[in-house]
Amino acid sequence: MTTPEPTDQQSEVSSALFDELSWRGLISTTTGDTELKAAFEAGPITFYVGFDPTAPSLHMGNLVQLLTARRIQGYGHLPLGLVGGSTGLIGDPRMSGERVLNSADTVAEWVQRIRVQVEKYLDFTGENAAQIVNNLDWTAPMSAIDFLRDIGKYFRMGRMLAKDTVATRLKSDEGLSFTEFSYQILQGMDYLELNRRHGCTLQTGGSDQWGNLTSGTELIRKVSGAHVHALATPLITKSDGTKFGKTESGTVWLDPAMTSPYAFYQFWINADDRDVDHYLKVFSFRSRADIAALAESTALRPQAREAQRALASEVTTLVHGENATASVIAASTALFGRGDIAAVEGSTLEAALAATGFVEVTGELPNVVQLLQLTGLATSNSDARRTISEGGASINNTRVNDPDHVPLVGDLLHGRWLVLRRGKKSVSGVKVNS
RNA sequence: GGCAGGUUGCCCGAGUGGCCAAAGGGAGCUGACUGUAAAUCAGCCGCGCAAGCUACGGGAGUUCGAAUCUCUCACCUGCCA
Repeated sequence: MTTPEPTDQQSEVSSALFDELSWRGLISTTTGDTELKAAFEAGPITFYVGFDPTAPSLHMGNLVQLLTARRIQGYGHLPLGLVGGSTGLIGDPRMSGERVLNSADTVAEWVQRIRVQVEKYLDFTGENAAQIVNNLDWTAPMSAIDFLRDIGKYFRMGRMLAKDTVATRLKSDEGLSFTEFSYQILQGMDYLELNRRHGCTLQTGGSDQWGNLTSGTELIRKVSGAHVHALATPLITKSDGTKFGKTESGTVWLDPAMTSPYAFYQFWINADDRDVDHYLKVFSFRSRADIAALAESTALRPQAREAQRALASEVTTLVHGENATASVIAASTALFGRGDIAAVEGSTLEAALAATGFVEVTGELPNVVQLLQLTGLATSNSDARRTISEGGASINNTRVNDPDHVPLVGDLLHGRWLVLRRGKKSVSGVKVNS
């Protein structure tokens, strides 16, 4: 007895959506490309993507998922945005070690904040309007006995222990708590529940979630015999080998209170030439032709950095809106333009420094060392002096070599501003009130 | 419960009485070169203007002097029960 080969017709199924996701580099693994293509083409399907409240805001990795969901919705499919009110209380096991549990209140607050963020990226109008669901709704009412009898019985220890993260953690010094070990069951249960309630037949997520994605497809198959799908997107990588979505100051968040739109824009504008084409595919909605043209520009005129500008502008607009983007671009031009900083208009300068952050000073002007500390550009006196001796400090784009230097009233731009800089990229303002 | 080993700066990791603010690597910072890119090269990389101060899991000792020796507490790992 042989496994039936897919018929010619099946293997020839083509799907514009699948092709686009594939071209954008958004497909790492699926439960079956042919089956997924067929599902995409057979008519609108309901799919889900989940976000656990493990922080007060979503980040770049989550943005990939949100935009992927948006793309799929763009082809007529119906997205369910899941916020993990219950899974966030447990925490999925990470390679790096056991998580510290957050309080129920904290998680509840984060659920709210993340829900609002998720809502921004999906379309809640029309035939295939998105919906938001919270897994706490079906997990909280369930008793431990029901959980163990109705769900737990379908999970085999061998399979559970074989999951990559679980296996790694078991071998680690730290081990793995039963709490985190159980996570995969919870996520599997979510898929089952959404399949029952909403007819959901696809779950998307990052490739690091693959084990959790398949735990759902397997559970559904065992319970109902239905074949549902899972799609994992690859981890976004950087050419220099460092982690994507981080800067020196930490994670880049979507919440403007946690990562300012200015810092967000700067994150993208600084993208490596080697990565920018990939980022455009993943994070922008530009056409193939547009992206090809930008790639050509990077190849021919790298110093113009057109691709980086297009990328930064589009993604910042997507996340923070047009107004914020316009002011952030103006600020960047003012601070990084080749022109004389003194020639920058007062209102533009003020907006630019509002974007980078500034401190207010009243009375006598402090010296450079103190200013560097006040603005947070230096962490200590020693650090500030070191920076100055290395030639890294400047006021109004003029290098300062004397740590005791005190700016004169005449140095103030528009009568009240100083532009303090450490190195090339760290800028902060000083507003002097007389 | 017993025995053995371990806990060093942001991370990894050397150091077993003074030459240790602590090798080396990574990360990070600054400069040069540039395009707010990458690569490369150079310098820096606890606090303090400095004298000096604080630091090698916590505490208590020995010593002129301790990251290094002793005791004790905590935690981690391995073997035995």
